[in-house]
Amino acid sequence: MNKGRSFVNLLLHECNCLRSFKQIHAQLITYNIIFGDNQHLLSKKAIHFLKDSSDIEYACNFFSRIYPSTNSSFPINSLLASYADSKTPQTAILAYKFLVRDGFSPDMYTFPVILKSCCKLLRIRESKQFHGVVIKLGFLFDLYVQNGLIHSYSCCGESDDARLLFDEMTVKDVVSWTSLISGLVRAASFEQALVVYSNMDVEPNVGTLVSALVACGRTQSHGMGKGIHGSIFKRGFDLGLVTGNALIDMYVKCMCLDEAKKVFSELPERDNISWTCIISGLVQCKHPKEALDVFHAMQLSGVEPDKVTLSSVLSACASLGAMDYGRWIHLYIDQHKIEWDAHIGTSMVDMYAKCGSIEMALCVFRQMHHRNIFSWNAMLGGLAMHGHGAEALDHFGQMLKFGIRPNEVTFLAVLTACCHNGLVDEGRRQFHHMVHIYNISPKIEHYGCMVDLLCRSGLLDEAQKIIKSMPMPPDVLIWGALLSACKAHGDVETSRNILSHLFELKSDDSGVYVLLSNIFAGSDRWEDAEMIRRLMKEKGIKKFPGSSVI
DNA sequence: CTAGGGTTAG
Repeated sequence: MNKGRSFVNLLLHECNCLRSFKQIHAQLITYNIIFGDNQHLLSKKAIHFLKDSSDIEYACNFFSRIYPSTNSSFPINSLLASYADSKTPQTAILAYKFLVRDGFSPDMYTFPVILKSCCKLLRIRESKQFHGVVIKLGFLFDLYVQNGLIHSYSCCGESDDARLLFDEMTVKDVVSWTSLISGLVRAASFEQALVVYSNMDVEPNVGTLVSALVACGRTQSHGMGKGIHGSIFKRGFDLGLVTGNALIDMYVKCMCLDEAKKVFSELPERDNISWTCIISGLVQCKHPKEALDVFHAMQLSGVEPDKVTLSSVLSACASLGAMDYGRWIHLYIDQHKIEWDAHIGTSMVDMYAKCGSIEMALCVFRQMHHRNIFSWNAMLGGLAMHGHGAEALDHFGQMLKFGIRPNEVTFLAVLTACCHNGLVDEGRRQFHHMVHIYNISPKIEHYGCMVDLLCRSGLLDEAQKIIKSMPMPPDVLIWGALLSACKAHGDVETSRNILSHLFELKSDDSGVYVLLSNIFAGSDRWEDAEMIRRLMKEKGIKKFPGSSVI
């Protein structure tokens, strides 16, 4: 017996691949060697070779076999934890179901890892099911289980259920608070996350503060973000990469580039995320030229850009119309074997389209393996922008065939395509579809497209009808479109009406006046010009900006 | 043995 045991142990120690593991396992079964004696090492090896989830049935069979003799949940919980941490967390849930079917009794250690998988996958249905199982088996009292449930509910957007559980807890620790806050952040309920953060009655830790910083960034809560920055120092937390990057991103999203740069310069070390935050911040703040400069500095520093960095750089190229630079990034991605995902493909399509090469945009788009709604929107927008109305509508049809549900951005591109090509009937039809089939309430840009489309076709009455139906006050672009159409049709009375509407606009945007001046430019409409001058005086606007709207 | 943290696209 002892001899057999040490021999098996020796074998297991030598075992270095799944194949040899399976051979040993088969021998143990064949010679009826009792698993119990080799239990620990055997299950450790099993997890090591089976955690990549390619052979889930074998893994479940293996563990179901050894489970009755050990009567311990430990090996199975460890396996499930490896699955939950893997790239395919759904295997944890699948394995759980196999194992329970074959006799496994889950315990209080099982549910936190299973709930982690639900969180990662945003599986609200399963979260609720496991909540039920937890209650039935009597594990709801456990703090780890409660925290897991709170996190999965809040991640999945069920903040009411998360709150309910949270409020009923008699003992809350910092993980309970952080689970709720980070879950709300993940579900994009940033305001709620900040409210919870403000109500904390235990000391936050770095994890809490990082989640709160994300919420500050997304709500542009600069003051609160600054406060958290202060408390990181007050509490003596190190400015590590994660906290540093979270701070940089918070400042960037609050449009405080100088403060972001200051944190960046104070970081003891910088990774590609630190650099990417600064670069994407510069792009967001409309400083694309500087973004390219920083990208250059990043390369000199020796930090490798990843697909997120390159995506932001492409976006900078798009705003600059820098196609040569964009092409160079394209080459870089291929040479460095950077993975083409929907994200980077979309940025590439957008870059080529905005730089004027609709052919390259189409070429990249056709080669993309993963396309999502953003990819289609970029392609449709590019086609519409370049006046390829028919092709845009054709792509829209393809998109629907692929079963992708259009959103408001899609319809903006579709309506723009109709507008640029004078497709009145099609435009009306699509507008109707948007509202009545896809339940999208039109934004002011959609109304603007429709008004523009109708005006360009001389359908002034219908355009005015649309304007009257708008739930929001029309903006200067809409009045401007109608005004130009009236001018073209010599409809003086309506023009006067529109001008009086423009008086009422509370816009401080001097673009309004540039637009008006463009409309009246070249015509002898001194009265109107006088009116505009009065309008400007009333609003305290001194002069036209030096740039054209075109 | 179990729970919570950062970046990107229209």
